[in-house]
Amino acid sequence: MQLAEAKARFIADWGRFGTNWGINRTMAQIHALLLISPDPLSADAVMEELAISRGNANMNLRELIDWGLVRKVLIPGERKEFFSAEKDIWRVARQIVKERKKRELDVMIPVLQELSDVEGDKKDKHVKTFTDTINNIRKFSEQADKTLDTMIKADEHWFFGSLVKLFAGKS
Amino acid sequence: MQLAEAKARFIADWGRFGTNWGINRTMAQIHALLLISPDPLSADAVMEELAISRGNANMNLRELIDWGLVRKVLIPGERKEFFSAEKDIWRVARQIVKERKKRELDVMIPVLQELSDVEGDKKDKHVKTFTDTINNIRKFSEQADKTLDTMIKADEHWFFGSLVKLFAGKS
DNA sequence: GCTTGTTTTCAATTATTCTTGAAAGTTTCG
DNA sequence: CGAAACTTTCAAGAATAATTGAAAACAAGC
Repeated sequence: MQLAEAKARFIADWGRFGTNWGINRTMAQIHALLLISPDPLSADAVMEELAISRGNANMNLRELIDWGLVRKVLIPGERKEFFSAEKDIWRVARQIVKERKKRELDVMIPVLQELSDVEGDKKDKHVKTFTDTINNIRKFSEQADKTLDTMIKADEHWFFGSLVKLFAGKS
Repeated sequence: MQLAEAKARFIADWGRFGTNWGINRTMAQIHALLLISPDPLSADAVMEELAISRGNANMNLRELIDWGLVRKVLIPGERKEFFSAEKDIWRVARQIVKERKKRELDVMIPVLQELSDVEGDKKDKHVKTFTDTINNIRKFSEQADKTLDTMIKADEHWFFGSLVKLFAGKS
């Protein structure tokens, strides 16, 4: 396969993959493009490669920066801004885990906490099933929270090793 | 908080949570409703509780069944079908991991395989960066594949324990 | 402080995804 | 078999999310 075709397929597939995980297609595609670009790209280059508008490029690049997956790079003598993606795939994964945890798990846990103390007769099976379910989800979430924290803190090559340490005391 | 309010909040939040992960709101809400219902519910009950149409209820219940999170239950003397969700949250998580792996990782790996051998000069930095990136993603995916397989096979209470065994040999 | 190049914003538009509801299909039972 | 109860399908419509493009804001250099 030629590079141009392979690039196009990778970008398309990565975009489709992203949409399955609640990430907008363009954001995932820009990420894909930057992952395979040896040098930083300008917003114009991104717009041209993906055939998207300036506003769209700008918005999704900013979002990628918010996620910690892309950073602005200044190139001496150039007035434009350039963008470059973190290439180390372990760091990319860790960063995504970190952000998702922050945006979702850390938000969900207090809510579950609150929901876990409904008023009412504990003998009522509706009350009982509700509180049991919420408490189980809460416990699960708290365990996941700890696990993910350790993963996030772990040094990239000790990523797996640290999981061992984490769980060694639990089983 | 009263049960009715807590139920409503849980359903709404679970729905919002689902949409962040590429799952449609209604499907997540039906799942939430069934998780906190002590007894199986009929399609009509689901329609009424969530104020959704028959078609919508039917479609999303089927989808939940496809995901292995809900099953049809026959109640003696009743002609209607009833639906019940798996309540054990560990099994729920494992089932979701299993399905997502099947639908996405198992599809992605062969694609990465194919993309990893582009024609062209390996000295060309565009070719090199492309193949390096694809290969790194591929290696990462294969590692994830193995890890998830072990998690999926693991008995619920040995879920974490088995992770220890898995990684013990790798670090 | 003006001009030019560049980035950001955001209301309007477009694309995508979800939902409805009625018709067709299926099952059960007298 | 035929009617009643229930489930499934799917085209049309509604809701949601993404994208555009032009105007505003900003920055650099003269």
